Amino acid sequence: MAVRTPQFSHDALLDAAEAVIHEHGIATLTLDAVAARAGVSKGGLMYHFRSKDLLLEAMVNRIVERWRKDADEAIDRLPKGPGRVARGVLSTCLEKPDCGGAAMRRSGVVLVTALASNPALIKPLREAHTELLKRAEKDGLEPGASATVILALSGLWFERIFGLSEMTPKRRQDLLSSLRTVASSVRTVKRAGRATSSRTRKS
Amino acid sequence: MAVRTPQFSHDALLDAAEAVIHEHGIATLTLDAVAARAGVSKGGLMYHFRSKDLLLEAMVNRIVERWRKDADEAIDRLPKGPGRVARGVLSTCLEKPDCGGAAMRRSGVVLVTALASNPALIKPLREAHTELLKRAEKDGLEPGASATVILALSGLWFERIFGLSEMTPKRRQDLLSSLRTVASSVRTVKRAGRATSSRTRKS
DNA sequence: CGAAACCGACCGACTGGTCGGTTTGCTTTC
DNA sequence: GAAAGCAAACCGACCAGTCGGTCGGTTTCG
Repeated sequence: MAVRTPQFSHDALLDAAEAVIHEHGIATLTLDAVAARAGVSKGGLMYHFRSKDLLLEAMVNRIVERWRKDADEAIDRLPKGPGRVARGVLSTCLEKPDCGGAAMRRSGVVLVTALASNPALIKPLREAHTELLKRAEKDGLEPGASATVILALSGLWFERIFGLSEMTPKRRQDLLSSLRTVASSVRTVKRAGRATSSRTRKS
Repeated sequence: MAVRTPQFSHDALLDAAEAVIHEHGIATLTLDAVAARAGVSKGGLMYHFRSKDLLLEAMVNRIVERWRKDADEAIDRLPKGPGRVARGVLSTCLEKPDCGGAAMRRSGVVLVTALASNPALIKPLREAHTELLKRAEKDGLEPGASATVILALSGLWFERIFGLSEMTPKRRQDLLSSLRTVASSVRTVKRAGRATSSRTRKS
């Protein structure tokens, strides 16, 4: 059937598109540029993606899917219990030494850039984000605590993407300890509509 | 000197540019579109902004400047004391009923969109953000606490811009109480490289 | 040989920027 | 006080280049 394995080409073309965006910005993302970068002709590119929009859509979907998978795995790796979601996301975004490394930043830049140029592409990201928030909500922490952690990490993610601030070891450490505190504010008894928190400190 | 009062002020033209971006996306931001929206000819537009890049730059600068001013005023309005910065930002971004209203979202969308299309425009935003973080750092809270609040609110800001999630009254309330807790974790004695926190609860 | 995979010249639409010209209203001159 | 002068403000047809997409053909594998 497949004369040349289409899947390989498919991914390679998306890689090329990401590279172009990452290196020169969305303004230079032309079909010619992607084709050249992938070492293929424009016709070859168009054979796999019938339009630029479809190319962008596939690129965004791939990034979101990878990101969602990473987060899920990090959460599943943790033992069950209150704050599991928050700590899982925390581990993917702040604890691993390489996290927020070149690859993550790159995909973030590409994603945001693509979204800005075509807002309709937001759908998969919205779904992933909503799902994560929903999962975090019933994770046994103080109401709002999981959301705080997730939002702060989202903020950090965007900060990296846009290059808004540097990440020094001290800053990372401070943030980490602050967020860990929040991520361990276990929900206790609810009284008069406001729960009180008991904070467990990790070693 | 000025013989004729400019019929089209810079502000009006920038408003038009923002409107075009907000309503139809950056892809449709052509000089012709801006001119038409402002009720001016292309030549008239070009007379005020000699290139599209300069137009975008002015637009971004104006947005960042307004945002910075809002934040500063909110902080200054608060009594001095630990956590003032965090609480000030909190009040601009989450407490006011209209905050995150149409105007804020609009400017955010425009800003992000413009930045994605021309990363060099990031500079003023980076400076404002860095300045805010620096100010927050020495605000008398636990290390990382101010940053957590600011990052979470940044995350919220981006969430709104991209339309990633709804803001229900309950969610707002939960977030608010969680962030207020963090914003009141006053720094106490530092021990063995890790400070302990004393949290004061507001009425 | 047949179909999938790929090629690249070409087209039409669009866009940023130019430029010669026109309008407008203040100032100067008589 | 009005005619002339002048420069800021504005106009819009036009140009040169770009880009998404097409299409008839060629190559490659099974």
